Amino acid sequence: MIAKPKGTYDLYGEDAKKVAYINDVLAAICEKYNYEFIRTPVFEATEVFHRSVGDASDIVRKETYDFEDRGGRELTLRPEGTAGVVRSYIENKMYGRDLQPVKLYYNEMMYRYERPQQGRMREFNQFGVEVLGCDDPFIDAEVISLAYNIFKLLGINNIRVNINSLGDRESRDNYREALVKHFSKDIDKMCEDCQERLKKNPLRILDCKVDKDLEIMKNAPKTLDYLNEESAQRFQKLQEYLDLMDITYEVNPNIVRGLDYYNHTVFEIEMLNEEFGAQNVLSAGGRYNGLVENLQGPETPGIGFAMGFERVLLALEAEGVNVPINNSIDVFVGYVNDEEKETALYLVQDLRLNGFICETEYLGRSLKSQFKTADKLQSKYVIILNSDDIKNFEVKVRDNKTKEEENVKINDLVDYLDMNM
RNA sequence: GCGGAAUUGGUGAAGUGGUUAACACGCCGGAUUGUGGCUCCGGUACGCGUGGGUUCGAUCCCCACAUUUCGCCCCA
Repeated sequence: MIAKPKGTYDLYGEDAKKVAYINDVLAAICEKYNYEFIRTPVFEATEVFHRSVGDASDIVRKETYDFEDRGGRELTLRPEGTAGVVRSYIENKMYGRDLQPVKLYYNEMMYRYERPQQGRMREFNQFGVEVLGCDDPFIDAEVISLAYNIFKLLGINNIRVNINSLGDRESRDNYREALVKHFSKDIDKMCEDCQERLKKNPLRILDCKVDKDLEIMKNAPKTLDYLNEESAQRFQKLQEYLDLMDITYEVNPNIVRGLDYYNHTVFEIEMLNEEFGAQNVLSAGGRYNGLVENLQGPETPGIGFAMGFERVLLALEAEGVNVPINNSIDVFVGYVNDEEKETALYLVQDLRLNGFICETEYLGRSLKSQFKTADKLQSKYVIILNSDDIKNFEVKVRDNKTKEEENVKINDLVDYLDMNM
């Protein structure tokens, strides 16, 4: 048997219906916020992603699907949404539009070569938004509210919004320096990973799971203490705006995003269920002033977030949310002989074109089985075809709830069903 | 990339080094010769993840690999 590649999954059945529902919710809320749908290619020039994340960490080295096409081009399957969207923003000169800022959302499959575990796949579905061309914390608050309200709308309530500010480049560099200084003195008492992190990505030491209870960790410098005047004011403003919208959040100085391009606002929405597993961040994002320039565009501020479907599905499960899924049909058309079968074919087409969800028998089974099937489909009506009725241009319509049967002229059928539905 | 656990039919699963691999659900058919949902009866595993090995003989023992899963790392 040929199996699916490691870390991929087939979406079908109940989950497929849930995903369709989530898509509807996302599209609806984005419409209200007036964000515009954008789709970019599944693969981009490798440079797009490598440039955007910088050379930090293991990401570029071992977690992207890089390949060369037959023309010798270096390409990469998109591991995230932001870089491709920003590339498109630049290439299509969206910075020149008369309507600013540019507010975009995407909903695509992403690819990362990682060790799979629950809530983490190699091919996965991310939804995200990017706002380009606005530097006001006002928009930061809007973006966070959008992320927050998605979960509210979906009925996922057991969540926490964590926010933090990394400040501008100056603040960030000062902080980073202070952090390295602070940890350097006792780095040999810390875990191997942290010793490595000190060199590669010192901010990440803060969310180490091994050393989190060490004294040196608790009295580590806080990002917020290193914000310069301007950065601190922005962060203050952001909190005021969130308060105005009644969004509950927590200032968590340990929220540091992994990548260099983040500055000022960063945030995560995490699932609070104890049994949720290690991959509990449902949604994460931040401000990335400077990224557009990195990708050779004009100096443009940006902010965005992304949300993983796989985890949202798990969250819906954990929260016991009953996703509204319509599993019932309107009409089942049953028949036995060939003449009736032809009528059935005509009839279901007619009913479907008139807006009824309609099923019929495909496997030539007994009438008894067809009734069973109609029940399983939770059909509101069952039409039983009968040669004699057909000669009179009639069909027998049974209300599958009351079990009452009535003969109805075929020409009147649509009206009859409309009236009783 | 590192460590632990798991892998039996469409599903949930029991089980043993040796003839026909429990049980339940589901599915199909019949009792009910065109009216079901209850009941009863019958049917339903290219054979126990893949490949090797040990053995007279392995689904059950050993090894490797794959996949899943729980963590670590990383997290755009």
